[in-house]
Amino acid sequence: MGRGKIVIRRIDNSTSRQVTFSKRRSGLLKKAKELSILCDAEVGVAIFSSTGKLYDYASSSMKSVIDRYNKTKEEHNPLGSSTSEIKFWQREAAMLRQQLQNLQESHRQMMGEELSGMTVKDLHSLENQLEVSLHGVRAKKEQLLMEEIQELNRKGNLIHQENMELYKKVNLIRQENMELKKKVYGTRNGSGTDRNSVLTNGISIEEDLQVPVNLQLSQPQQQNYEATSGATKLGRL
Amino acid sequence: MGRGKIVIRRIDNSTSRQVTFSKRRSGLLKKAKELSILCDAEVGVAIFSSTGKLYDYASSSMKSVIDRYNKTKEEHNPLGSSTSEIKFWQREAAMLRQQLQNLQESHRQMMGEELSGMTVKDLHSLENQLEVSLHGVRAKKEQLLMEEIQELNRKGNLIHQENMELYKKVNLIRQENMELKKKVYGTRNGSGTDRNSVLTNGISIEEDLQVPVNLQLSQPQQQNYEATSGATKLGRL
DNA sequence: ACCTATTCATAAGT
DNA sequence: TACTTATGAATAGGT
Repeated sequence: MGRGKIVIRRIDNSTSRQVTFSKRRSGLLKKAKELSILCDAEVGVAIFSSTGKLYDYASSSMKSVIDRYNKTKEEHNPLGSSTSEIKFWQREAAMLRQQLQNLQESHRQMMGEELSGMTVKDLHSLENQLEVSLHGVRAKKEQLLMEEIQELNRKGNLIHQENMELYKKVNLIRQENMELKKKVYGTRNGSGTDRNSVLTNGISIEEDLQVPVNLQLSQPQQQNYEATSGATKLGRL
Repeated sequence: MGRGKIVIRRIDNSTSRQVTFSKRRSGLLKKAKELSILCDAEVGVAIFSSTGKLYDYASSSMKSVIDRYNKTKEEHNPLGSSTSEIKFWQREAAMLRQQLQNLQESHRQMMGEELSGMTVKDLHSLENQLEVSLHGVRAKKEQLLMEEIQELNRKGNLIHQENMELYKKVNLIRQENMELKKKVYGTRNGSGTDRNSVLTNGISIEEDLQVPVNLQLSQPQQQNYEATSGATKLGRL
């Protein structure tokens, strides 16, 4: 009941899992409340999110529901509570241990270990699974690399633009400089110090300014992980 | 969501209250189950009908849900059952659950799911691992297939040899038969019955004995999983 | 239990 | 997180 049909299966994407959790949680609690009111039933609901947060609803009170639940259940087996508690946790641990072992076995198989005892058919489906996984992983990796490349290209473009600006400024200053020189030397006004170096903060920009700005930017296609080196510096600036 | 809108208020009519209870109860339990699966949450629901009957659902177990609820709600546990033994098993279970979660995560990654959040480096080593696994699995599968083929060939050879023996025997009998015929018909000794059919247990082996034994045996290479059919039978024997 | 018209819940997108 | 909207689900009322 949404924009599309969904399969009831753990939602992989963490964000949408969270969103769905929030929506369905409130839906469930609402329905629980409606049921209790419409049908005069005592209802209790407890939900723990995957992060451990508790959400609950009880038509009367949770304590009442739990007590009634225990009373109803233990009418059938009169177990000493402390003993049953220990037994519960022991069973819990055993079950978890079993799950762990099962998972470990299949994990080892996916790691290509412990393949003896498997039939050709098992091996074949495992092979298929591995191929699917491999494709998925490669796709994801490529996607990440692409993103990285695009980011670098973006930065490269910024630097290129900056360089162009600087180049323009340098040219302007150089021209200004030429004008001044003409005035100074053209009128033979020898004031002693070299005015040029003062104007340019002690750095001569006369040389190397013909170096062209040739920052090359690659399309997001292949291995230009670094902006083409060496083009970033502009003459001596 | 029905033929008409209804107000959320106790349904007076006992029958329709019961019907609605039945419908909405199963709806609620279904939704609870879906929530737990979709969002990886621990969910517990307990419903007491107005007649006192209990209906419940828990993604893990009701006991687990109730315990967790109590633990979360009231850190001041009024239970005298905080025995060290219980705590030991609780810790044990918690540890196992943690291990299980860790393993589940890496297992999901190996299945090509839940790849978001992984770095390129992680993805790369995962890719390598999958490739190694794939090779291992393929090698194992091929090995099994080879063994199967060899076994089939062994059996084929046995059958072939058996056939050869039978062929020789048949030829001997045939020769013996010829000799007898010569004696019988050559001396015109008409003893009434056909001696031939008696000697061969009522079956004539005169016909079709020229059919060559041509069981073909393949080297352990390809698809001769069955001994070449039709050559196994030798005439009518 | 089954059948629909109808309302509701919600998946996906913003 | 909250809102919107198209769509699938739940279900009220009836048989």
